Amino acid sequence: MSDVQAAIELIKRGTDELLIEAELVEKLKSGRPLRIKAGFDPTAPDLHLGHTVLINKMRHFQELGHHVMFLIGDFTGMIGDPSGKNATRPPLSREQIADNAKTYQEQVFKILDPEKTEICFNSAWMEGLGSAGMIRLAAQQTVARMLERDDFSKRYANNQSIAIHEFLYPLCQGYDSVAMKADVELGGTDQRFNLLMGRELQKHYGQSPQCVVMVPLLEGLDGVNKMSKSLGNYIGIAEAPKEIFGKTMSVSDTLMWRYYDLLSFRSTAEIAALRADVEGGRNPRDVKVMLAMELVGRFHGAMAAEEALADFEARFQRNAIPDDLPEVRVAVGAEGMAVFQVVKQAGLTGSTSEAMRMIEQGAVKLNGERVDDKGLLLAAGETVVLQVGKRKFAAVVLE
RNA sequence: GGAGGGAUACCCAAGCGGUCAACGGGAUCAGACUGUAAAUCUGACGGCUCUGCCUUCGAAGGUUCGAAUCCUUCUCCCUCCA
Repeated sequence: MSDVQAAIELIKRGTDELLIEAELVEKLKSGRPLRIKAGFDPTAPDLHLGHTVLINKMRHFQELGHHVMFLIGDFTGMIGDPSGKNATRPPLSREQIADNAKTYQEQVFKILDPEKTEICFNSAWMEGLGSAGMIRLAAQQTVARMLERDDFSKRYANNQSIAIHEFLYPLCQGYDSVAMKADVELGGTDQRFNLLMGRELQKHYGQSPQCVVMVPLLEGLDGVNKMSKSLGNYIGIAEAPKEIFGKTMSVSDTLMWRYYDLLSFRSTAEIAALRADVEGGRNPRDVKVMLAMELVGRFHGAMAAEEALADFEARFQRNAIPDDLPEVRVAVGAEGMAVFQVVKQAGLTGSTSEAMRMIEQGAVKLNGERVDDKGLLLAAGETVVLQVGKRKFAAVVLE
């Protein structure tokens, strides 16, 4: 009994909404491993922490001993989830899909247990459905019902076009649940309609409807917008350890707690304790370091996390120059070359004007010494360490 | 098909003949501060060997001593009517 309670608690951690809790309790009580479904787009296998909120939730289910199915929507990918903008997407080739699936696995198995994860492709059953099957499927729902979906109704109200095939997307996603006999489907809050469609269709096909777990969209580094690649406010899970570490440290002290809730594998009790510590005067920095370590460790291993921490402390607490400087060669000619030119040539700034500005602002250091004279001539023959700001360095070979 | 409105730097957004490389906000970057790449404050934020010069305000032409601002044509977006 308390097992079920504990399970529900874990499942609800960080979850935005769980439909329907009572049903899920019943399913859990049966004691059998539940079939957990989560679908992913076959494109864009470049995952960031925002995506991992959902994957973490899948992991929770694995921890509870359930059967997790990672569905790659290679068939539905032809439609593209209707966002109003994109029309039909050209179908990806078999090779592209295989490639993307592989990339997915590499990234996802840093969180999920490969032994306990089943990878599925919905083309497996959707292609076999045939046009007759598709018509039967489409007959399960009405236009009125479809128009309940938020973006459809908006577009309809605004006299914007809705292509017929766009209606097929939710239907297909729902049918996936039927084909997979899903007990639970996971998705973002923006997937509500599609997730519920699975329930409807399962009832039509004589199955007990799946429960739906909706996870929130993670805020990006700015703390305001959702994390997304196009906004540039993301931490990619394939990024270098130093980057993941540094970006995590740049998260505001407030947002840090949100990240703890949604991204950390620490127990809720531990997190509550940390929160109490900080309220009691502990430096939030230290707690943030723990989070950064955990995240780097997850994607790159504990060693990399130690290194990233050491590097961070050296760089920002002791202002040390990192030891793995990229080496750049700059031809300065017989006369030598002014620093600002060298800075630009070394690729430390995007333009000469910017190099000038950086010097004016006291951001440029030559061998650790601040440069005040932007006309300072550097002669050929030696190698100098140039630094712009706190994060850009280069060992410049003058020749 | 008809009638209006709009397009300005990374984004939002002023400007409507000169004092505009273009107000303001956001983002970003830098500096200070700090037990953090938090918070806060200050500054920078088209390019250029830079007290000056060059190229920008949807595109192309034109008027003018002088245009982001006026005129013409074009492209694209939005709203309303049919």
